[in-house]
Amino acid sequence: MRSSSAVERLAGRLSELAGAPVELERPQDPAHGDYATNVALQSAARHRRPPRELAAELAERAATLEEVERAEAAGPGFLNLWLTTAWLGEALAEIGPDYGSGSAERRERVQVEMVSANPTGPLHVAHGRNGAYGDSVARLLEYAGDEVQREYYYNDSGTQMGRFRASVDAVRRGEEPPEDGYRGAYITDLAALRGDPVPPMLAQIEQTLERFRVHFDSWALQSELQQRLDDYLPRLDTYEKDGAVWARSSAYGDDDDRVLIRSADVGGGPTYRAADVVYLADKLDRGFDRAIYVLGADHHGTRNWYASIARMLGYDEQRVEVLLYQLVHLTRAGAQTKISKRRGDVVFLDEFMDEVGVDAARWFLVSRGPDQPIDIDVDLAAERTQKNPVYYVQYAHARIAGILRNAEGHAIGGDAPPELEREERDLIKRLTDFPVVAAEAAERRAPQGIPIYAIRVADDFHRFYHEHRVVESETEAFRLGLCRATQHVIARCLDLIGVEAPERM
RNA sequence: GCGCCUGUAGCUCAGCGGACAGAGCGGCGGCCUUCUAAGCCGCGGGUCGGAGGUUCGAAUCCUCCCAGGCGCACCA
Repeated sequence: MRSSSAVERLAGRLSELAGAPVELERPQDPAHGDYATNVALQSAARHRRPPRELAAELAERAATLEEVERAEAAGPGFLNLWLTTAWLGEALAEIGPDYGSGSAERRERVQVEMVSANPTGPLHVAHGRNGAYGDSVARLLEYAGDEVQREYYYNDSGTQMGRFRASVDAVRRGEEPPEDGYRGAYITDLAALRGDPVPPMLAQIEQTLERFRVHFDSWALQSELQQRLDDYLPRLDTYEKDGAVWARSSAYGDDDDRVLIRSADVGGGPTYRAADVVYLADKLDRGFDRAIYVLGADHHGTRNWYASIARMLGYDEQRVEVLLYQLVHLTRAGAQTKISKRRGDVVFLDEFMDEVGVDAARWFLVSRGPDQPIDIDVDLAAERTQKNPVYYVQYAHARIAGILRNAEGHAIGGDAPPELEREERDLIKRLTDFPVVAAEAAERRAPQGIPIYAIRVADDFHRFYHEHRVVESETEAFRLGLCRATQHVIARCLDLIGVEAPERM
């Protein structure tokens, strides 16, 4: 059972009056009220009446609600509302640490598979984007009420892995890595160890991810999944051609048919696509309602592939969701640096964190929409550390922590005074937006909405702080409550994107 | 050639059906004997790539065109 926020309850009451679902929005222009709705515009056609007339009627009825101070029809047919300070006080009072959680319509068991880089080298910044994005989506879903498992999928037996091992072996023999192999300082480091270089490489990757605050619950291995292909072949639509076994995926929505088992003349054996089939079925059979894949845009071609095998295997394709994010382009001192693990000159995620810090790294990689490519001039990113908005938001949190320290032992959370200051009203209204912001970010898989909103909150708080004293003011208890509520919301925003909320700066 | 994504202020990007299009950075000018100046206030800046269409209403939806990125393996 989910609890509704004050804004939702208000919208519900207005919906009854209007006889249609009311969505409240926050107008940009303060002259348009605290909240506004366009129901009259929406339903005018259905009622075959002028929207302004409907809005005027609704305004009259809305004015009778006790929480509404004033209601008026405006513009082409908007309904503008001003709320009482008592209502704002109540809305503020319900803001706790978990404000806005549990918004999911129906709670699901969700698996988010992300990063999934094969252990041929250290993670680079593009993997960081995958992790920052995927993990933030996972956090948003958890906050909304879903049960989320984070999984990492990798291969330790494919062609690339062979080249990786051969490169390490070559260095161990004192030779150069093969032409198509991997090189760099990390290869030399691995060559100094004994045995298979894959486990230590994987351990290093996990360590990097933990530092990046992305924690995995489970790890899936391609070679294990491949072995179970025979169990699934009967459920698939396949045929033989040129000595290979093909999936008839084009009949299920993919652009082409795909090879599942190679022909003998190229060595035979299952392809990675064979593992895809087993893995997808395995995920859904493990009891997840939904399997989310987080992939770089260079893998967009696999979207139709996954959908087609879901269909072929008889699963509801809605349960499979592929999230794509555009690539990260790195520049150094203005010149484009091509990301390639096989060269030694790339910027690794660890280096990136060294240069800009974990908080700024996560903030930066998640604050652009996934469809937007990210350009990072690494030198500039390091320089700009002080200017990064993440510090602006963290500073607001630390400032509040300071105020609350100064007010230790004082009463927190008194009733709202009869007249609120403009900055107080603005801040409270901003805070009451949070449940909608968090819910939309989760539904749209769009975590970038969180940092943007957090900047707005910090904005409103800094302005309030600048204009009004908290400690030893006439409304101290109320203002302390306002500060604490703001701190809760900022801390939650930062947590949802994996950034720390410092007590001091 | 086909597919996916992008084109919004000098730069980096929000906004993705509503009332005059926003922020950060950069530029200029103010504000600290009071809870952290990593802060606040003010000034400038845009034919929302182009053309049609749908709608009471479009940066937002549809079509076409132009420009850029990324894909189109018996590699993962």
